[in-house]
Amino acid sequence: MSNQRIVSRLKEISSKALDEVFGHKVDSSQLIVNQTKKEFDGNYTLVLFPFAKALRKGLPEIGEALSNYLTNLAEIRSCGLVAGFLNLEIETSEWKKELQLIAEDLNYGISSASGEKIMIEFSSPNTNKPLHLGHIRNILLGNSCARIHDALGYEVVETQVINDRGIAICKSMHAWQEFGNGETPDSTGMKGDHFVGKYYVAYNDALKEEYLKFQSSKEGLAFLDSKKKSEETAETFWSNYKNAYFNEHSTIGKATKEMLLKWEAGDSDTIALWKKLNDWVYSGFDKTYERLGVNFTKNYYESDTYKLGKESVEKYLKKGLFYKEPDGSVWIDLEDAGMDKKLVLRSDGTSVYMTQDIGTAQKRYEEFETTKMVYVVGNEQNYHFKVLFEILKQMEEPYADGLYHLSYGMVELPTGKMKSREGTVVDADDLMDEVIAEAKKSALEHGEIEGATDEERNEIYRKVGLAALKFQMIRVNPQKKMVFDPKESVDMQGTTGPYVQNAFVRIQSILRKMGAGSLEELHQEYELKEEEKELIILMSSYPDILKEAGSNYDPSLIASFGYSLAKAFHKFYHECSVLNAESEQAKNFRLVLIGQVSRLLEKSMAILGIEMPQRM
RNA sequence: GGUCUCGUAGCUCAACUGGAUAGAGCAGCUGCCUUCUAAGCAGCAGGUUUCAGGUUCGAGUCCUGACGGGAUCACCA
Repeated sequence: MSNQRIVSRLKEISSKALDEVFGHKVDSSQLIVNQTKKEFDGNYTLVLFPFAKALRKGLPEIGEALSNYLTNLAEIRSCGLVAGFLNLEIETSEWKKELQLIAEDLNYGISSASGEKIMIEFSSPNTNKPLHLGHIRNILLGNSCARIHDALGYEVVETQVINDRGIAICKSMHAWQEFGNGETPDSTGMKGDHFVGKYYVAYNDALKEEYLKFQSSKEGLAFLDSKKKSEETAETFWSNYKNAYFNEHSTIGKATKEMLLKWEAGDSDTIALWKKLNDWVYSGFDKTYERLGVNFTKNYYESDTYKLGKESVEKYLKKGLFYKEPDGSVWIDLEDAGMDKKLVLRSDGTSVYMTQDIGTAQKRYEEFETTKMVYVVGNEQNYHFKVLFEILKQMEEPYADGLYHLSYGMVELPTGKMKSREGTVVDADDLMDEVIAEAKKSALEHGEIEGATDEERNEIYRKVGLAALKFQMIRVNPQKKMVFDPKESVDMQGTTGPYVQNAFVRIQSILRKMGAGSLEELHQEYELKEEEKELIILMSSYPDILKEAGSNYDPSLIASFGYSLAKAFHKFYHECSVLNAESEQAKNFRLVLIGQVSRLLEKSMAILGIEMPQRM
């Protein structure tokens, strides 16, 4: 965590000091300045070890000479040398100046528009079932990255590819047709995506039943005898044979595949049925997205994009980038780039996933001219994207250098992975209901919201509950797999969203009573407390943190910032009274200070899609 | 098996990209509400950073190897 202005100033003067005292020229960017550890005096620390060798002098000698030089500067109050660390204490007036700069900058942390465009793809659900916990991580990461890049001056295009075609949705369609008796989301009062998901489950139950029946039938037993390897048990054979059964024996499977063929042929009844179910699903997704607070600039539908890319492959086949096998399939050899050979067109000339992704990337660039494209997709597809990006690079696409796979780890439960077969999938809507209900319970225990209307109360429960959920999801480094404990997600204490909100709410309570502080009177005589300096140090690191979060595509850094700032505030709150401050100067300073703290808490959490209540 | 990835307190996560005695939260124990919201603060306890080597002033972080988890290696999406 570093402070842009003060740290770069410290590096600059240290570099100058080294030059003037020792005639040693070092670029200021080479210097290491860290925040001083709590157990030592000082605010920032210059690391001296690298100079011992370069100057062929002892660390004490270097330290003392630099101390003498630096202490004479207006910004530095004192220097302390511990081993190879030179601890610098910054002059009070500098802290006030820093606070003033933050307060006066209406766009603090925000970069002006660069004209650069970035596209972020996230969520990208299948339409056969509702969204679950895994989607929530994806969506929150994608949305946060979009907000981060907004703040960094990019024009952001948010998009999702909706997987609306294929065998999966046909399963739901078939099941609804067979067992639905014409019922609808309206007639059952169900949310559309859950309604369609119900039929997907029903389909799989029916298939399973059929499979079990086959296994015990004469035909099935004879089949088992003829195919089973001697070392296999019947159980493992059937479990491995599942997919092949679906493709080769199942009557329900056959009907479903026929449905898919009809869909591909454009059969009007099938298309109508398909549209009906998908529309139900979209109305359900819309509600979930709205509740999560996310929007998309543009949706791509796989039914429109699944044929893209073929022409490109054929074009680059002629150019020799791809090659054709005798059976007619088309491949690319990436062995020089450390990867395998990869199929891009089947022998029957149809395209595969990779082909479609190539085409979709090109189409997006044609439509939006985004030079950066981020794909928020789970890490199980790391290799796929490595290959995709390499192909696009070899095709010399203009955006090839701006491709990024924001690969995130799977979400697991304390009991292990979520498995739909075992019914352990955590549904997105249910989870939101749960955290909001828990926020309500918690508010009834500790909340101070007397006098609020029912509507206001519900808004508070919603904000607090969703804050708990969102913070819990985002605070973990995206790259890592995470364990999500539903019990912890409804926790409102410690490293949580509500903890951060509580800091904000406490500030609002003070500001309601006392009004804002005066910037003009900020520079009156007043010696800052450590807790106050700490808040300013943290706030001054915000622009750098935003940039780092952007360049690393890592929103967890923002969550971490918000928590640190809230924690520092809670400590300040305990140590320093605003209402009963020891002097008018102290009171005014604190009012200005907490005004900025509250502003940054709100802004940083807004980037994560977390809203702040006025009371809780 | 090949490739990639991860391994930090009982649990969930940090560690400013190589800097000081590895930090938080939860769970456990102890204090603090007549005072700006106790969804808070302070404290106790909890660690050979999986293991073994190496690189250097300095390694949780970089390199090599082992062990252990996960992912991926389809003319599936």
